[in-house]
Amino acid sequence: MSAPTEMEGVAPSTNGVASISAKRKAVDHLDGDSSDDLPLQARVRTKTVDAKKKPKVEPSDGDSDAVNSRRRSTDSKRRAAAKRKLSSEDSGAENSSEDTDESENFSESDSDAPLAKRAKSKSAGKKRASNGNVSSKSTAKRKREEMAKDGTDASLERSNSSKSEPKIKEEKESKPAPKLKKVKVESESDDSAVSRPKPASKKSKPPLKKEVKDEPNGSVSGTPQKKARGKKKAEEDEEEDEQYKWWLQQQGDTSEKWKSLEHNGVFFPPPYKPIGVKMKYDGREIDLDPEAEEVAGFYAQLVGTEWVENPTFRKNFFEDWLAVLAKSKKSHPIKSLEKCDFSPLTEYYAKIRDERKSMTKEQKEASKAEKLALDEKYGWALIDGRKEKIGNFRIEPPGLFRGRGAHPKAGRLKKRVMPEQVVINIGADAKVPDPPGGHQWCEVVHDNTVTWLAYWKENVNDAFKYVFFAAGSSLKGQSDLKKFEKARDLKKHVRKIRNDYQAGLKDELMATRQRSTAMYFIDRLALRAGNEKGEDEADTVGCCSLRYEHVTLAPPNKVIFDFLGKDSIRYYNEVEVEDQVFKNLKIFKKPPKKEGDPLFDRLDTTILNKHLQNYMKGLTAKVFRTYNASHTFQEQLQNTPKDGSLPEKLLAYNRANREVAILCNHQRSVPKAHGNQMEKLKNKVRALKYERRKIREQILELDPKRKRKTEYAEESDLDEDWIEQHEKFLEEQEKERLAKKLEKENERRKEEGEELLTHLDPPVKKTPSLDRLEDQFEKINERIKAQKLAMVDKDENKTTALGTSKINYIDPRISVMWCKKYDVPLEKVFNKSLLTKFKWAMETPGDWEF
DNA sequence: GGTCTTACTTAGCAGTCGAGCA
DNA sequence: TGCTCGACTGCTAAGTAAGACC
Repeated sequence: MSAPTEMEGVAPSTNGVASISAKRKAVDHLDGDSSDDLPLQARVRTKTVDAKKKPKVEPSDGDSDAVNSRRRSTDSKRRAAAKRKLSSEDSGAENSSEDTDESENFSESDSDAPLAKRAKSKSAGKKRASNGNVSSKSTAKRKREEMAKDGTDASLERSNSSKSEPKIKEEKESKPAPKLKKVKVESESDDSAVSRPKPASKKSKPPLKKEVKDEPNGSVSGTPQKKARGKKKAEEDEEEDEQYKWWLQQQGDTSEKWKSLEHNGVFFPPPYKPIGVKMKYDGREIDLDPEAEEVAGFYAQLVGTEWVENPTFRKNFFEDWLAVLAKSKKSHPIKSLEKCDFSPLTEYYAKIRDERKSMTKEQKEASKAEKLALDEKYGWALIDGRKEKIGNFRIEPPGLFRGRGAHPKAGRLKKRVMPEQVVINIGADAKVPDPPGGHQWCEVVHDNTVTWLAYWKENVNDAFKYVFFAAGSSLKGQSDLKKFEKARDLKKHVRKIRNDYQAGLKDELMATRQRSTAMYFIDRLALRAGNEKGEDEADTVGCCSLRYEHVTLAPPNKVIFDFLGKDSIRYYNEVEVEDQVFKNLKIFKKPPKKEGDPLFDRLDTTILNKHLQNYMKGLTAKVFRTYNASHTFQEQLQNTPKDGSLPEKLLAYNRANREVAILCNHQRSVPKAHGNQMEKLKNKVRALKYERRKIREQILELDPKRKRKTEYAEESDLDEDWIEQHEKFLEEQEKERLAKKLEKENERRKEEGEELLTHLDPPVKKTPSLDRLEDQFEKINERIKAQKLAMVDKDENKTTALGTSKINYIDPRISVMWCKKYDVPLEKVFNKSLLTKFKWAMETPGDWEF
């Protein structure tokens, strides 16, 4: 921040951390303090560097892609080779090392061998799997996939034919008993009302189906009045549902997620309508068939963004587009992306966007009503007789895959999902939703051990996409409560775990030493577990998958972490660690290890989590993040000023939240307008100070003795130039005001036939009484203070995303407790969605502890 | 016991909405 | 009325981890 003077009146947070930026510069010690009860801050200070400084997407020079892909490929080969090599050289290297301190002599027990030595290479496993009939893919799933594939292809030909019989599959596989309970679906054309669930609760709800009428292509009809009534009804139902307090009920067997389930299926994006705009190739207009035109349109809409600067994106798009073009009936000359001119399409879509923006009020209302009607039809499900909100009922539309960071598949064509690829999960007694005309579902299952309502497989990463209930639903709420209770449970075990990993840092088994070191980082730096990743994913890591090059050692005991974590967000942190941790890292990095080799070659997330299960059922590396986030938050909230104003309390809350966000490395890009906005805020403060200066002058005129009092000291940061400029501005403003007043006055005079005025004199202001001036002085002081707090908050937040930790890691009961304790309305810290999501936490008493 | 699948949570960003202001 | 800006929402990518499968 360029204006420390503007901030000077603001008290630092009471833990002595003046500001995050200052804090980020600090490098703190991790060593010498193993107290369990200390807030994490006391032990960890991270120096988080703006991730954007290291581009998420690798430099767009022509070869970077190929280089990346080669690197990944060679990295992984190297890793495997290194693991093999290390396994053979291991003990020798360690024992012959110069660091012959007793803590470095490891036993060569079987459990202490590198993973590569214990496990036959992964590729061998893969080969085995792909070598014919021994694939480990579940038979049921494979069947579904085959069916989906058949269905999709067939559906294209069939799309106009009449509805065929639904595909019903009986689960004959050797899957363990009640996992998938499938029943025969009688007939899709059965138009009877949605079958009533056997209500688990006493309330009964109207069938979902009848609320909105179907129209072809999934569009919905209904008068605005009807829709409004529908909305009101939904609100009433919602209110009614709020009375269902699942958290007050005994939670028994949680493997059964529901008893009855009804819903209206999923909503498909409308089919592509050709736009008839021709792109150019080598200067000539090209006539594309609809499919090719649609894909060209996806790309055209991204022209001008960073995506099309990314060579991987361009390459992947072009390959997939050529494949689409190859199927086209129309011939085309397209051979090079460089010769393609998408600008006619880009302009067309820009026009469409503008048109959307400038819709009339009526058009906007119609569009809103349509959206509402869709929400009403597809956005709700009946679960055990209760109406609850569905999170995402829309099938993802086709487009170009926008993988984050240097994702090797960025730009690949995400194909249109057909009903034949979609598996529906619904109650056995419920009416199966109708698939769009001429289509059928891949499969209909009645699996009440899962919470998804539908899923499909996308073509780019072969990943499953699920339709789940919304965040505020009872199922998600129960899962949240369970998560936080598990984290609270960890409290009982954390001392032992810490003692154990502390002792394990010196263990003679290399595997134990690596596990202990990893635990040290997971616990203290809140690193993610770090699962293995495939070659066709972005090269990101977590704790267990850290590589040689991600950790730099700076003697005597500083460790510099620099790697790309989830979402390719850079994690940069300089920390001073205990001597033994430093020593261990030195050993883990010892030759023959080199760049590309795993730091922890005897550890993976499975081993780590298995170890954690010994302490507590269900304990995994992830739980530490939740535990430490919530624990840190609660500790930091102790810095709330008891007698502070509301803004001061909220600043303390946000600061605590920010500590957690920094701990978890939740970053965001600096908003484009941040600099401008800060400048505007600064000016506002200056203007207030100027006003205060004027009041002060009046006070001192009335009572010159006060000059000696500090609160009447001169404003030190209002320079003459600024004052001059500001006074000019005020003068102009006053002139304008008078001109307007004159105009108004003359209008009135004209109407009443009075003589018109040529000018108005500024009103003569009486000097207020001393009491009144003092009052004004006090008020303006408060405004300045509040404005400054807002500035500090804003600036400290520019690269830190507070939302993620608030939504996912911080036990909401801490916030509820804090609000009660400090008499702060909960609405000040939780928005509407959070109030809904965390309604289970609302009755937390003011003396509750995490 | 290793690999792979499945089900779920966690994550950042872009678009939308609405309040406040000129 | 139009503009700005922050808050919120929806979207979908990217993680974790249990357990199915061979």
